[in-house]
Amino acid sequence: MVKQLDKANCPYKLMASRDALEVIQGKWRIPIIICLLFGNKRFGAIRKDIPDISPKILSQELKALEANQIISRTLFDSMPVTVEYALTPLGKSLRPLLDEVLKWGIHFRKQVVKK
Amino acid sequence: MVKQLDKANCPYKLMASRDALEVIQGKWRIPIIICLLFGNKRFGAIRKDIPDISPKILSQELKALEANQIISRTLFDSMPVTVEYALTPLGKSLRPLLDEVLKWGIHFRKQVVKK
DNA sequence: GAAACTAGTTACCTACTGGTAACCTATAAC
DNA sequence: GTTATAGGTTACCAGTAGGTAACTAGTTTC
Repeated sequence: MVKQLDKANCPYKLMASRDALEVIQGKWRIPIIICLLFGNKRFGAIRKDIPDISPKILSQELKALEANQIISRTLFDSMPVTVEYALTPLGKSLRPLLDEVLKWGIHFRKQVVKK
Repeated sequence: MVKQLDKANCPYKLMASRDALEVIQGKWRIPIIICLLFGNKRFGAIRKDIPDISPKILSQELKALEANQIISRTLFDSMPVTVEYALTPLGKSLRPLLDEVLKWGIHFRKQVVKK
C-alpha cells in the first residue's frame, strides 16, 4: 500500500502538490490552457472559444498564468495592436497532468454523475 | 498539435475536467486523500497527521469526500464510539492523477519556485 | 462625425472558502 | 466531581473568487 509514498518527504510532496493545484485551479484556467493547446490565440479569439468568460476575468487569469510562466504574451505593433498568447514549454508540460485529470473526470462521471 | 484533442467533444471534456478538479481542489482534500493512502484512519488520527486542520474543516471536507464517494465512513460500536475513514475503490483510482499532480508540482518547483 | 474593432480597466457587489473559539454527547479513569 | 478521550457541531468573521456593467484609448471604415 505504501510503496512510492514515504513519510519522510511528505511535507515537501504536499507543498509540490499544492503548488500544482494552485496553478490549474479555479473555474477558468484549465479551459484557457486547453484552448491554447489548440494553438496560439489572441485575446478576442480566446473569448470566442470560451463564450461565458468576461474580459475582466480573462485578463486576470491570463496575467496569473503568465506570472507562473505557463503562457507567454507577445505584443505585435500592428494597427490596431494585437496580442498573442501561447503556451510556454512549461505550459505544454502540463499536458500529461491534464490528460489524467480528464481521464479521471470521465471515470468519475460514469460512476457518480452518471450522465 | 491537435492530435488527441478534438473540438467536437470539447464541452464534455471541459465538464469532466472541471468535475475532477472540483473533487480534489481546495486547501485540504489532497492532503486528506494522501493521508488515507497510507491506510484507514480515525478522525483523531487524521488530525494528528495534518496538524493545521481544524475539526470543523476536517469534518466538512470528509463529508464532501464521502458525498463524492471518494471515502467511506464506518462507525464502530465500541465504547467510546470510533469512526474509521477509508478510501473507496474510486478514491484509490485517484492515485495516478495524484502522482501526475505531484510530478508536475516538483517540475514546477524546480523551474519556477526554485527551492 | 458615428460606429466598430483592437485589448483591456474600473467600480461595485455577492457568494463561497476557510478560520477561531466555544460548545456538545457519551464513557471511563482518578 | 473533574479531567480525558472520542467525534464532532455551532456561531461568528474575514478574505478571496467570481460576476456585471460601464468605460477607456487608438485606429479604421462608413
